Amino acid sequence: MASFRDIKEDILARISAREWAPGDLIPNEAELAERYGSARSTVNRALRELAEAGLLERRRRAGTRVARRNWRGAFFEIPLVRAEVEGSGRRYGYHLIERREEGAGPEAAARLELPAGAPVLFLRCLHFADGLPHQLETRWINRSEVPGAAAMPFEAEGPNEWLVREVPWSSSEHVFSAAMPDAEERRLLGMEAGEPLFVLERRTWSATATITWARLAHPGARFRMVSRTDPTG
Amino acid sequence: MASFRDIKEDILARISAREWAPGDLIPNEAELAERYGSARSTVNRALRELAEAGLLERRRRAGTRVARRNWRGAFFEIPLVRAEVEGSGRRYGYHLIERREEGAGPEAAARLELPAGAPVLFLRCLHFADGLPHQLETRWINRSEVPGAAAMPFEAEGPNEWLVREVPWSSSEHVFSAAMPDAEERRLLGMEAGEPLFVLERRTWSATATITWARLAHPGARFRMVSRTDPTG
DNA sequence: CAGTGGTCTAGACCACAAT
DNA sequence: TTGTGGTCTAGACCACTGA
Repeated sequence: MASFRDIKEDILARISAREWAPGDLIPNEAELAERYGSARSTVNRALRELAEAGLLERRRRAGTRVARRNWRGAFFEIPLVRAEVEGSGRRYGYHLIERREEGAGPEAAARLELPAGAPVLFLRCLHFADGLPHQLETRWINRSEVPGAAAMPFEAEGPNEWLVREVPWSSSEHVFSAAMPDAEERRLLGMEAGEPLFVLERRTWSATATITWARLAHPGARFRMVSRTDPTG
Repeated sequence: MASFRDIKEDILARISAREWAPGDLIPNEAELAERYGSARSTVNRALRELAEAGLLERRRRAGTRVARRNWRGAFFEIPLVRAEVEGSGRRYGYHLIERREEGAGPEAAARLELPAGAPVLFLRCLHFADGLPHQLETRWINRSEVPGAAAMPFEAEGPNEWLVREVPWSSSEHVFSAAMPDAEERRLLGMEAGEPLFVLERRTWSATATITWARLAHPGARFRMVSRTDPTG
């Protein structure tokens, strides 16, 4: 007899292992109940909670699918620049500044919690809103954990979008802060003298290792991050 | 027969109406099931979801109480400066700078979504960590919605702590941004020239009206806001 | 129309913690 | 010890929606 926690864990494991990939239909409740030797209501609770956490999408008659975007909550959608920009009715643009496959230097090693010299991918890119610089992204990706990244040029599409779509993650950390830009950041983002940066640093882990670290810097005069909550909903 | 949604709604209404106040014990599941004419498992689901949303606190044998702090999620604990400062092992300090009961001017009216001239309470205070200025709080409170605030001096305790403890709210909005301090802010917060502010604006609503608007400004060189998430938990 | 998830029930057993 | 919540079950009916 499996508890709803066991069932959640097992389903998560299958999603992590890509046995069930994003977009895939998974077995229906009755089928799973039989497999796990549990009542359908127990399976229902497990699936319902995973769906609330954003990992599954459920529709009557259509069945249950692994979600294509596996984050949750208004807060964590923000890092998807394209959606944020287009959602506010502006035109999105993207430009790759730099791409290097290298061994981790001291900073990358610390950020990714890897030994120095471990294979990483360094990326720097700009995101635009209506042609104006909107976000400067600086990122390291753990190549051991995300082998597919080596084949990606990231010239037409940003790494964030690709990672969100292709790489399942299990936990994340966000650090928000304000800072002053250095000369290069000011130039790249087209900022006035004396204008501050709004900085979001995001780190993402799989079940076993750090996947990526990113620093997303916005011109303070042009950027506000909004979050609404209704805890009673 | 009441559905689990009906039961949630009814319990929320009683909490809003202060029929069940923060800290109060509410009837047990069996009793509620009888009142609502539902099965205990239906009541259980309603109470469980309210507890997950942070509105109730449940313990075996001890029963179910209305939570004293009714927000949820790591993000929204941050505005409680005292907890943040003391949680990091530093000494917390508080100082009231200004307190005015007045009619809403244009800014207060806009922030609180009230007609100009409506009764409001304006507050400005400083929060310290280990003796250093840590947060400058600027706040308006809707006196019609929070009549108890008129009797509070807010000289020993900040309005945030008092509000969180005394006033139930049903939804909130947070806006994060980076900005440069004006001369007075720089002086009050003891900031270096050229140092940016990390700004959090928080608005809170009851079921019927805006309760309060606050601007919480931190010296950027000393402040980072961290949030960790495990959507699979 | 029929297959899927959404919810409810009545009952059961168990885990925990206050007493 | 005992009252409370936590979970599970087997079965039922219903609401949606895709074929």
